[in-house]
Amino acid sequence: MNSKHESLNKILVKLFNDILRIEEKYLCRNQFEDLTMTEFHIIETIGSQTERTMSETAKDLKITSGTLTIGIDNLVRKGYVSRHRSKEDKRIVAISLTDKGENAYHEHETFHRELVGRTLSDLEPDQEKVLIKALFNVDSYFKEKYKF
Amino acid sequence: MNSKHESLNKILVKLFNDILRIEEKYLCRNQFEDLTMTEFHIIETIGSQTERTMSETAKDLKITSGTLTIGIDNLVRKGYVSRHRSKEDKRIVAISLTDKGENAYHEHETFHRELVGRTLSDLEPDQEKVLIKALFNVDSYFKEKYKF
DNA sequence: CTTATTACTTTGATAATCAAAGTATATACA
DNA sequence: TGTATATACTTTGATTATCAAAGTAATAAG
Repeated sequence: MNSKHESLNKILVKLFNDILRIEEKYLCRNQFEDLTMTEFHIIETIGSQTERTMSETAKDLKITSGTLTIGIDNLVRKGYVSRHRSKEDKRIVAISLTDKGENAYHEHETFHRELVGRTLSDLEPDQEKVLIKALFNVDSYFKEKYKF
Repeated sequence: MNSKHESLNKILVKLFNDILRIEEKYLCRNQFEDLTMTEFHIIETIGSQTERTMSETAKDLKITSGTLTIGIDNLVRKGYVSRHRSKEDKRIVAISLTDKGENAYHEHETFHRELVGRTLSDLEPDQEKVLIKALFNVDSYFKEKYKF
C-alpha cells in the first residue's frame, strides 16, 4: 500500500470503530439509557409516523422475524413501541412508535445530522461532491461484487 | 437537512451496514468459515509477526480481558493463535498468530486494501486529499466532543 | 516478609442471534 | 364447501459476545 492508501485505510478502520462506539455513548444515555443499540436500530427502522409489519421490518433489518419478535417484546415492555394485530388480516402484526419511541427516533436523527454536518464542515461545495462520489464508489462496487 | 446532507446521511448509513455485512461475507467463508467477525478482529489486533500480551490486546479491542480470554480460548482451539506464559514474568500471557492465523490476517488485509482501492478509484490526487480531510474532520470532532 | 498490585481466568448473568418447530389465519382449488 | 397449502408471526433451544465481579497466581513495594 502506498502512503495515501495506508492513511485512508487507518482512518476508515478507526472511524468505523469510533463511530459505533460514539453512537452508542451518545444515544444510550440519560433518558434513553434503557435502550441498547440494537433497539435503537429497530426504532430507526420502524420509522417516524408509520405503521410497519413485523416481516417488513425484519427484512429491512436483515434479521429473522424470531429475533425481531424478541426485540419488539422488549420495546413494547419499555414503552417505545405499540403492537397490535391487523383487523383485515389477523396474521399480520402492525408495529409503530409511541410518543416515547418518537422521541428516541428524533434523538437518533439528531446524532446523524450532527455527524453529517461535521463531515461536511470545512469542505467547499465541489469537495462535498467528491466525498459523496467516493462513498458511492465503494458501495456500488461491493454491492455488485458481493451481490448481497 | 438540505439535499446534500440528506444524501450523504443516507449513503453513510447504508455504507456502514453494508460494509459490516460484506466484510463478514467476504472473510468468514471457505477456509475461514470457522471464524466469527469477532475472532477476525482479534486476529487483526494481535497483528502479523508480533507477540502481544492479553491486556494490551484487550485494551486495543476495547473489551475486558475476561472477554478476550474466551476469544483466545477459541482461537487457540481452532489453531489460529498460540498462547504461552512469559518466562520473565509468569503472570503475563503472550499471544501470537500461528501460520494459519497469519493467513487469516492477510485475508483481512486484502479486504481492506480492496476497500480502500475502490474508494480512491476515479478520484484525482487532490480529491483523495479532500476525502481524507473530511474523514479526519469527523473523527477529531467526535473524539474531542465525546472524549472516549 | 507481609501487603498491595498486576495479569490473567473463571463465574454468573444478559443480550443478540439463528434455525426449526409450533400456532393461527388466509388462500387456493377440487 | 372442505381440505391442503401458504403466510405471518411466536416460541424453543442453542450459540456467541459481552460485562462485572470474584478468584488465582506471580511480582513489586514497604
